[in-house]
Amino acid sequence: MTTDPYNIACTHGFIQSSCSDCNLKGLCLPIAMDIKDIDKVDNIIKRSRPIQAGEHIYRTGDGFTSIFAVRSGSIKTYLLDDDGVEQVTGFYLPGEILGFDGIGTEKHGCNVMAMETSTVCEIPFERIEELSLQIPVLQRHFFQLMSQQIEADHQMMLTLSKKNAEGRVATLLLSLSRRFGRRNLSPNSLRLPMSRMDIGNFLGLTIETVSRTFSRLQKEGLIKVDGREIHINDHKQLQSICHASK
Amino acid sequence: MTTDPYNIACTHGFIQSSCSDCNLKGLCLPIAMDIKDIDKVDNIIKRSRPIQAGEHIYRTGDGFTSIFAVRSGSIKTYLLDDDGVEQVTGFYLPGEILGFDGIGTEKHGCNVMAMETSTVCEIPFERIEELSLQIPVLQRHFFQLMSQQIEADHQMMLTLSKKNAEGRVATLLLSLSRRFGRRNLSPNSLRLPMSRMDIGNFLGLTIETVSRTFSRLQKEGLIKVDGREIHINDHKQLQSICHASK
DNA sequence: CGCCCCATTGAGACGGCTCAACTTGCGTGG
DNA sequence: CCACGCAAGTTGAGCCGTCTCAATGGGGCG
Repeated sequence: MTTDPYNIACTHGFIQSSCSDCNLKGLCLPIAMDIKDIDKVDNIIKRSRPIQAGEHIYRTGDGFTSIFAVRSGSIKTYLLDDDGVEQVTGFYLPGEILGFDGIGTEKHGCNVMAMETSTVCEIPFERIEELSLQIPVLQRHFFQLMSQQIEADHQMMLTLSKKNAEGRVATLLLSLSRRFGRRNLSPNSLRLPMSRMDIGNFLGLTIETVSRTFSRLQKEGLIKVDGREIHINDHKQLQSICHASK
Repeated sequence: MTTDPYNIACTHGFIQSSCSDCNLKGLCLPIAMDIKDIDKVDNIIKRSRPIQAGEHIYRTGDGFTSIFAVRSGSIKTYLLDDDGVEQVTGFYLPGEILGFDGIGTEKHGCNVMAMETSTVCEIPFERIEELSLQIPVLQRHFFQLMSQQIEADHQMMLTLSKKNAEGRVATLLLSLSRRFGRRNLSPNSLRLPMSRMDIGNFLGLTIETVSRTFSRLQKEGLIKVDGREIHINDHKQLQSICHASK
């Protein structure tokens, strides 16, 4: 994709022309990978034009060909069941990788939508499989990424099954805080990329309950809420109400 | 492990000495795999002595070395959070593969316990990684297995987040029914391998609610319950109450 | 300005939880 | 052989947290 104008014309600050220049490579590529292998990966990656808020990257049933790394913005994945009920299954921030659904069936198993203007790196999976045969550390890396997804999903099952509204909201806030921190952003001041609707859907709560919970946490002084701007005043206490208790 | 007596002395009907003789190979190995490759896999697999009900195969924090295929019996996986609260994250039946947690961290991320006397095939993961470099169809297979695990976990998130007690129980029953059917057992008459406690824990319900729900489904004629013996009278109606609705 | 969407807050309803009593099946020991 | 204890499951009564429904507030945009 060296002819892709977005690789050359850097229309905004986030666009990078190669993985080795990308400040997110520590998040989405193996640390131990040497430069010429990074270049091999780099050569198969397609960098997208910006995706607008509300636009889909793929939908359930689309043929599976690629996985995606978030370069900028934020992405949600969600299921739609037969009755049209939506379940948000994950939020993805820059440096995080999504799209591991659908390898088994060759069809994607969920919908992927940008929550704000975003850019992604498209990584054709067949090419990754070929490369993985030559670069053991890359094969290992993708096994690890999928394993981490599985562990995160299991934690989410615990959250949905055993925690009350406060615990669920606090767990999400701390997860976002940690992931912001990993990108060298403040872990205490963050702007939620998702609506109350998406938060509630993800956490198995109504928007009213999410809103009331934010208000209560604010009244207790643990956080400061201003729309989507959240300031975390007391990480420890937030941690302590993450425990399971319905 | 050709010196393992359990490979030779077949103490009960389920023990098989090789993958190519195993009637579950259609479930845990790729269909398209040729015989000499199956033998290569076969050579790295360690077949265990029977594991008793309540015995652990591994626990959270144990070093990750292997994944496991269930050969007979039934297995549950569960998380323990800091307060000792348990979350059952999955039930595994013969032909199913578990243990994909912990590849990322090199430490297992959950606990694995036999729910009844069981046997498993231990598959050293580093050997699988080596073999996968030589046998592309095997690499693909393990990506597929992990992808399927992720999709199943996302369905579970929908179940926990959006369904009421009836929907959760019905969803579990139909999942078990389908998996029994895949092994050429009756999809209508099944013996639950797990206690009401485990069912409730998995589904985010108390045992009382599980019990009441079974009773209600029986009263409505959809199923017949006798302890752990379940007969499904009406698959279609059971399907129709699986929809999301809290 | 007026419209719409998102978020907040309140009042009442309801599903599942808690607590408690009782049943059943099973193994143990007298 | 029966008595007993124990674990697992069932059923009932009342409570509580979250949902539902409804009204209100605020910000962005034509």
